[in-house]
Amino acid sequence: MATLSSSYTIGTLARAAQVNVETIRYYQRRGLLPRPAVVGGGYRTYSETDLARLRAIKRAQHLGFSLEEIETLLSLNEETDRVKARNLAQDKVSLIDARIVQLMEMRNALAELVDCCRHGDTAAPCPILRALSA
Amino acid sequence: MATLSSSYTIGTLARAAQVNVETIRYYQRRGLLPRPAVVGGGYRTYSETDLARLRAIKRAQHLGFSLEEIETLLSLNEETDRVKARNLAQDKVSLIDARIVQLMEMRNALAELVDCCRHGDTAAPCPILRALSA
DNA sequence: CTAAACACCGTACTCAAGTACGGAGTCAAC
DNA sequence: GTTGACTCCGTACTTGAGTACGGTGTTTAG
Repeated sequence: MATLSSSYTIGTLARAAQVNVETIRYYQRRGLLPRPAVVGGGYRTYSETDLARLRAIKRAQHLGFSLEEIETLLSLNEETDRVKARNLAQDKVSLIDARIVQLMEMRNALAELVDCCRHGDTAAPCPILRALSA
Repeated sequence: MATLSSSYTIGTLARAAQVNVETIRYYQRRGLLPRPAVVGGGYRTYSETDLARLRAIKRAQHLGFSLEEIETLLSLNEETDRVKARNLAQDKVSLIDARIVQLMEMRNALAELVDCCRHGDTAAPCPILRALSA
């Protein structure tokens, strides 16, 4: 019943999507997830559609998209907006590439200092600290 | 006179270090940069030492350290704290490595979708959007 | 029938590294 | 001798993605 029930409270939806209840409310405030109509005593009822959307958000996050970008992505039409989606994705790839290059530069500079510290003159002052202040 | 003067106001120091005045004040509030004594009419006077420290902070930032870590690093002794400095640097290298791996996973997944979108059946629904919602 | 668990909502707080604002005092140039 | 640029300081705002809190109403299990 957990994964195939068609109706959720916010709590069961949160557990099903592996997300915090507050996160769902936050997405609603952002307009990323609809606030379903209240039924009966003032509780909102969620559907499989809401669960699917939460999962799509998580997948997009794992691909590196921000919530704002995800809002755009999820508003696109699968049939007619292929180019838009592809452009968004391609831009993101470029951005990630740039970030990777930057991180690799950091990493290499730092690793060299560590090496230098490990194999250099043990009596000399720390090469890492010297590199910072020189 | 710009780079070799030994006395600065906060504004000239900021220009010399290529940093915003507010950033200097922020570092002072954080305790990362000392607040020099006021002289004369209530203005603080900065020295080459302050400029050197600002530059060290920027270098450390470029290597990926946070201000909190930089505070620790800059409190270390070049002679006696080699091992501590090296451990901090090595930990940072590992962290950067992990982040790079994560970004490469994103990048590859995303690039594959883009490729799929570019060379796949142009009549079919967008593979990127389908990947999100499926 | 009542106590625990849950839901509702608005508001405020978190982290990091700043940036911006506002009011008051000071210094230099014309 | 005043205008404009600069400094002082505390406080508040920014971004992104949530998390936490507080008060009130509801549902469910025993």
